[in-house]
Formats: sequence, C-alpha cells, structure tokens
Amino acid sequence: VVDATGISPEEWTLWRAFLRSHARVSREIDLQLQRDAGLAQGEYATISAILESPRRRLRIGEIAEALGWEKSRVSHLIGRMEQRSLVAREACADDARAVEIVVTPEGRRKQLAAVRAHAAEVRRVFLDHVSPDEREVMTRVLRRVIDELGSTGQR
Amino acid sequence: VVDATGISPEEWTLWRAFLRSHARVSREIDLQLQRDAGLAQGEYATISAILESPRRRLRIGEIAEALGWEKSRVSHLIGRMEQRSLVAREACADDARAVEIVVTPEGRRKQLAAVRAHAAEVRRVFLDHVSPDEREVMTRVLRRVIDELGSTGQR
DNA sequence: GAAGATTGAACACTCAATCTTT
DNA sequence: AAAGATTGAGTGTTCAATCTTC
Repeated sequence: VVDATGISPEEWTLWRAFLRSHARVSREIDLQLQRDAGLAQGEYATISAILESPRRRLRIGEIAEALGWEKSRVSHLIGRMEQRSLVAREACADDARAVEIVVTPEGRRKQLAAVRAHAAEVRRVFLDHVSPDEREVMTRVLRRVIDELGSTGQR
Repeated sequence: VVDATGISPEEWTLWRAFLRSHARVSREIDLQLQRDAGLAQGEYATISAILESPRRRLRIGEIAEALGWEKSRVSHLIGRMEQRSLVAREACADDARAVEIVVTPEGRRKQLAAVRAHAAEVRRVFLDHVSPDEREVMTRVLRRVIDELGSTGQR
C-alpha cells in the first residue's frame, strides 16, 4: 500500500518516529548535561570527539565531519567555547590554513564531571530500550544511511 | 565489554550513529524543502501535522507533542508562519485559553508543491536504506523510546 | 494553583561572502 | 582555483517570566 508519493504508511511511521525520537531524546540529554556540567550537548560532543582522537586534537573540518555538522557551525561553537576556556586553537604544523583544536584542563574537568551522569542518561532514554539484536540491526542501518550521504554539504 | 560508564563500545557506536545520521539526514531534507518550496523542515512538519489531523486544526500543545518540541518553540514558529500567511490562529470554542491553528490556502499550496520532491528525498536519504524487516525493528525500538519518555519536559 | 499559550532577551545556527594558504 | 577556516547579518531556539482562563 502506497500513496501518491510512493511511500507506504509504515514507512512514514518510521520516518516520523525517527524525527520525533531524536527531538525528545536530544532534549533530555541537553537538560542533563546542562544540569550536571553546564555544558550543551554540542559542547560535550565536541570535547569528547577531540579527546578520543589519536593525537587529542582535531581540526574544524574533522569535528564537523565527526558530528555531521557544517563547518561554520563548528567555527562559531569553538569561538564560544574558547571564550569560556573549554578549548584552545593552536596553529597546525603541516598546513598553515588549518587550526587544531585542543581541550583545556578546564574543558577536560567539565567533561569528566558530566560523563557518568551522561552515560546513565543515554542508557535511560535510549540504550535501555534496545536489545542486542536490535542494536545490531539499527547500527547497520544508520551506518548505511550515513555512508550513502558521504561528506557532502559542508559549508 | 564495558567501560567505567557501563556502556559497551557497540552501544556507544549506535548512539553516535543515531546522532550523526539525524544531523546529516535532517540537513539534506532542509535543503530540499527550502529549494522546492521555500519551507523550513519545521514549517513543513507543522503544516503536515495539522492537515493530517481529524479536524484539520491543532492546538499549540498538540503540535508540540506531535513533533516532540517545546511549546514556546512552536509558539514562535507559528508567529512567523502567520506573518507569512502560511497558517492562522483561531479561537477555540471549547476552551478560551487555547488557540487552534489552521493552514491557509497559501500554506496548503506550498505544502503541495513540496510533497512529491520531499517524499523522494526522504526515500533517497533514509527509507531506501531500510529493508522491510529492518523497518519493523527500528519502528518498534523508536516507538518504545518515545513512549518511555512520555510527554514530560514541555515548556 | 494548574493548564494553555505568549513574550522578550539571550543564545545558537545558517547562509553567503571573505580571507589566507595551498 | 580549491581547501580550510572565519565573519557578520539574519533567522531560529531556549529560558524564565508573564498573562489569561480553567
């Protein structure tokens, strides 16, 4: 059964559930991070991405790629985070155009303060509702979605 | 295998894929809607939700619930959409506190202009990568996530 | 007092243009 | 010219306070 758009009701249901679940879950995570560490979700994600990178430093474009965001968004965010002394910009040795972002002790401290409660919250609002089998299916599908879109649309 | 947070690497991978896929997919949808109809994703979703409701009219809180957003966000959005003559506010007969939002002919026209291309885009960036079996699993999981969070967190 | 909704200020994101280095 | 990044203006979102009706 499909309508004039070629999409079945069951498919629309999935699409809506995807959008709505993200909005609701993202909201809960934001509240928890703000409460426990005074960090926005994007700030936490940025710090974590940098700390988990091999050299503990990432360029603007690499952060954008990791998070699926636009470069200008990351650039503004880093600016605000730098004002708050959560990260610092450092010149890149290889390429004078590039900038490497590192996490300051203050940024690391805040991330540490949040990580336990954050993990618990991610579990509570999302992971607790996914069985191991379901997890495998979902990871496979979402990775496929990400990979098909590639790295286009940067700004 | 788990770390100090009690969350396994496989679970983190799913969580990250969820956030990243949403960011990327949402971005593509936004671009298409802006290009084909001059509508933002939230505007399109709002109009569609209203048109699909039984009486073709929805209150602010109902829109917020349907989309998983905060009421104040919807209120501001409706204000901007009203300026652009996409929707109109009408007094609610049952309850003088409430407002019912209806779609104007102009709003309906714009939504119609976008719906085919939008459906094709949703298919291209998301649904095409989900088999029927996978669709059932994902819908079940995401609905569980939504239902567990309930309607809390409205503002 | 609670529910439905709105408001304004502060904060965040997008878009297009720009700058520098490759 | 392309890649990496930044900027400023315009637009959108959040937070807390407020208003009216139930």
